[in-house]
Amino acid sequence: MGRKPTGRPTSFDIAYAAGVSQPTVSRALRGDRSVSEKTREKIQKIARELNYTVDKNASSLRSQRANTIALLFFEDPTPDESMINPFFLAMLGSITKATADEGLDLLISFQRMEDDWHVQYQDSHRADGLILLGYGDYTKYRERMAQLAKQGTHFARWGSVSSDSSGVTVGTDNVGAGRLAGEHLIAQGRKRIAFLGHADEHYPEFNGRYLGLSAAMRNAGIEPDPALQYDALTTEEEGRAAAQALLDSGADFDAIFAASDLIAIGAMRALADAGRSVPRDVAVVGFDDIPAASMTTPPLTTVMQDIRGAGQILVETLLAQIEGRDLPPRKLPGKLIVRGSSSA
Amino acid sequence: MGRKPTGRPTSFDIAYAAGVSQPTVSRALRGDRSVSEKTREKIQKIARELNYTVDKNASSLRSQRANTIALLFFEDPTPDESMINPFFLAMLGSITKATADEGLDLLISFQRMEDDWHVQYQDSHRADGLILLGYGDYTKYRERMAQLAKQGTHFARWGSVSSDSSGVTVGTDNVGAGRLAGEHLIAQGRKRIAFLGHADEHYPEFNGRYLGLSAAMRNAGIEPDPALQYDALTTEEEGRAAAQALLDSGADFDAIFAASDLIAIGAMRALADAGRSVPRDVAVVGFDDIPAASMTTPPLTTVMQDIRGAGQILVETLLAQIEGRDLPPRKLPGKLIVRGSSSA
DNA sequence: AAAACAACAGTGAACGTTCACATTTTGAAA
DNA sequence: TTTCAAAATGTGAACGTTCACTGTTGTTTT
Repeated sequence: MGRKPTGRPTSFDIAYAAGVSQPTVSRALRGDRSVSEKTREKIQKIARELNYTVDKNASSLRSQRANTIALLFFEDPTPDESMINPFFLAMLGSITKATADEGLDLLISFQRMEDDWHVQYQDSHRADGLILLGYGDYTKYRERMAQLAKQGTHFARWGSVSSDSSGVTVGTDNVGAGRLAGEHLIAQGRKRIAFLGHADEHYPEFNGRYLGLSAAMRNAGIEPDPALQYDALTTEEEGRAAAQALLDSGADFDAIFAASDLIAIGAMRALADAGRSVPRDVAVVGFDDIPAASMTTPPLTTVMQDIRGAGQILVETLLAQIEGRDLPPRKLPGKLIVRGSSSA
Repeated sequence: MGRKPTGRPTSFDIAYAAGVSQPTVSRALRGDRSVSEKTREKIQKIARELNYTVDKNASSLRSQRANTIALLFFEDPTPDESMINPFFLAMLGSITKATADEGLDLLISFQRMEDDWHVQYQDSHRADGLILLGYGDYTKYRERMAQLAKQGTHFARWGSVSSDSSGVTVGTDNVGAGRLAGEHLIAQGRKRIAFLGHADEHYPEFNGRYLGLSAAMRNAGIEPDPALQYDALTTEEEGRAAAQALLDSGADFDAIFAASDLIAIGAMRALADAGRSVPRDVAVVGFDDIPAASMTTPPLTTVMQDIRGAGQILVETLLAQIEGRDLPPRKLPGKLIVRGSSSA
């Protein structure tokens, strides 16, 4: 009698059909232990028959838990909306999987640094927490991070793991990974190794990779030459320009370690244009292992980041934080993938 | 006096501070015309000061409108979660932009065909509508589509635009695009053009491209040779295998039109391994213009789909449908991008 | 000056859950 | 039986909006 004849069924309809009270339906479907096995089964059966689904909005409103995470990409230099950093796209896949495994929904959004992103999501209860992905000038982020943390926003960030940043960060062990690349090149007999990518503290990830390379070189008794380092952001174009500058300088070099695969691919192009053979004249190692890395000629040797692990740990970390138990920052090891660009 | 001293502010807090009733706050912030300019400004100012944001869950619950769209990827053969079809990833970027422009949130999810995806999103009021992206065997989708449409779910699909499918579909004009590729190859003097990719009606997009190629050939007085068509799904591996099979058959051919760039890239690899020069011995044209297409050696000639337009039109179409006014299916033109793989 | 009408703001309820608490039922111990 | 705690269910309210009305102004019309 109390049932509405039209529209989606609500928990009241299920309750009526099952002959129980409405909150019991809610309890049963949530798996609350205080509902007897028998009635739970009856309720579940009826719910299935009537095609009932819990209304997400009502549920979130009452419980103050959206069971949703927002993934915010932001790149400082965004030339084209559709040209997203391929590495982050791979991360997207892994984060999606991780959230799905936890029964969470995933909202995604691309942001410019200037936007009031924090307001849009957590403040409006759209999401319980944020995952931040972004390259770019780190100093710009820091203030925002601190602000977010103070405001009580839950977030986890992918990037350089250092103690000075607020909030929890998950990232690759860039120094260790850089060392891997350096050791590999040295093992190939290379001694004059150039580094393409920003190496200052504004870009701590790249900086870490540079430090790792330098450490490996010193360890082998080679003093890194600062003249062989050229700035580049992670685009093919900048990689090409940096390599061109390196070539134009007339400096002597027999290897390039690029801070990212896109830079490496651009550099290989410049090398080819200049008639330098890869890997005979110049060995090239990249970073990220994006899909295109295996498709270049020769295929690019690179350091693979643990993307699958990254997504999982980011979600884990964020979830822990939401539930009030903070996990420590985590560093993931890189893995060297040797292909044709660095060895014969 | 009625204010809670703690927690996020609600519209009641704003109302109290502004000396108006709570619904007036709601109206003012929504831009309802029946609020005077003066009070609207006062309310907006106070809201800004108190850092107030409308609670998305309460809003959606009451208005029965989530202002959210769910983007569902699903690929039939999903070898690895992180290996998403690059073309769809590009689409993701454009759809994200389009939804953001409309003030909508975007939920994303990867699905297997078997899942009850429709239930998860629209039924639970998480999203107002769905956008479906997926290659794979079309026949499997059809039943689901029909079911969705009957059930009143709003959705727009990217794919082959044909009259027999239920729901609104947006897609590239595959026949026209295939003709472009064919005409280009013929203009290069090629006569024995192979097609790599499924060409039957289970894969209507690929089929359209094949039909376009055939039409262009016949138009030039060349009869297409069915022996030069080899099945392949859109992966590098299948492309390689198909090209290998073609080579092994001993058939005479001087060009390949691949149904996707991934297939083309795999085919180029097989050609290189077999010592055939591209483009001298065999001209290759792909489809999609994924980022890797410009990074191969030689760079791949391909047909670019209008990704930016696609995202916008998908969102537009879906939105129209949600608002009750159905838009017709749309076909977008492809654009030939000539690179080194097809001309000297 | 009365009537009519906008323009604006207020009132009460409703959206469909989950929560805290009260109440009933159950089964075993006394 | 009676007693009592544990298990199971019911009750009423609350989450923070938006909706449909009702009421109050101030402005125009005749």
